[in-house]
Amino acid sequence: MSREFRRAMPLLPISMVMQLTELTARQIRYYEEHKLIEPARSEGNRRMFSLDDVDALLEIRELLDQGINMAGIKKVFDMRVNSSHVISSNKMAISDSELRAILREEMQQAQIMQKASIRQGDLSRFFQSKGE
Amino acid sequence: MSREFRRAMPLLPISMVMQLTELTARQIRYYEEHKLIEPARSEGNRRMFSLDDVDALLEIRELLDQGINMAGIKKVFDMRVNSSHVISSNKMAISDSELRAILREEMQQAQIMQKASIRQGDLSRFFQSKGE
DNA sequence: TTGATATGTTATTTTTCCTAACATGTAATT
DNA sequence: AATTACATGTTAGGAAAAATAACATATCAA
Repeated sequence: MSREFRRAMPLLPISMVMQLTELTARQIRYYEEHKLIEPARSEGNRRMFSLDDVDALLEIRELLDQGINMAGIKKVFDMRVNSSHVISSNKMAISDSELRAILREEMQQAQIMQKASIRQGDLSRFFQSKGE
Repeated sequence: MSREFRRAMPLLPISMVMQLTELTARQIRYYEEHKLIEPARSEGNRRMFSLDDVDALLEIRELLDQGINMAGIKKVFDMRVNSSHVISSNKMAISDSELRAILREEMQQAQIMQKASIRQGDLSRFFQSKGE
């Protein structure tokens, strides 16, 4: 399990994200509304943000500063997401086993993240021991 | 502006700490009452925990498991604190903008999380640990 | 048995966060 | 100049989370 996963763990309430990013709650929710971020939700429906989310928000701020609008920022983000895996697999630059490893990890993460913000549970499921 | 700062940043609400440590709110407050941890407070008086706090809580759990009581654990912690000298900077107030600068800088490094074992009660798996 | 310790439970109040609706400043368009 | 779209502010009302405090209880040692 990778550090990307850990950065994706939803830990922070909106109040903290507001302080860290200097954005208002209104802004943060608005960006979510436009699918620029998708923070997890607690059982009680509260947004829980990951460090990745904070990262994205800081970048949104920058891009807005540069005069780019919601749609533009979304495009930028989408391009980035697509460029990491699609390009390399298109070119068959990675082996089958590598590809399967990526998929397996992604599925694992998705599964775990579903529960991470929501339930009390076995923390050891979230992490692996040293041999990473 | 170092890792010590990051790990001492109060970011997490008690609900998240409960999940991460598998402790009840009652337990966490009890340990605070006995000065084993001193989480920060929000403007509205809510406890905000740092990764250092979570670390400490995981260790408290272990020590309790070993039959050590509050006083004993306090002693263990105090001894540790006394043996490292730069601790007082934990209480140093830093401004929001400084905090943001730190965060931004770290985000760009994209290496916040690092490997470690959970069994040691060490949350350095989330962040770069001191020894790196 | 008594007493201390750690934790559970419950009641009450305060704080935080949610959604939704309406308002506003600014820049672009007509 | 008027209109429109966009990003954000503001407010209201309600729900969830968390605070304190008090009382309850299981376990263990004396």
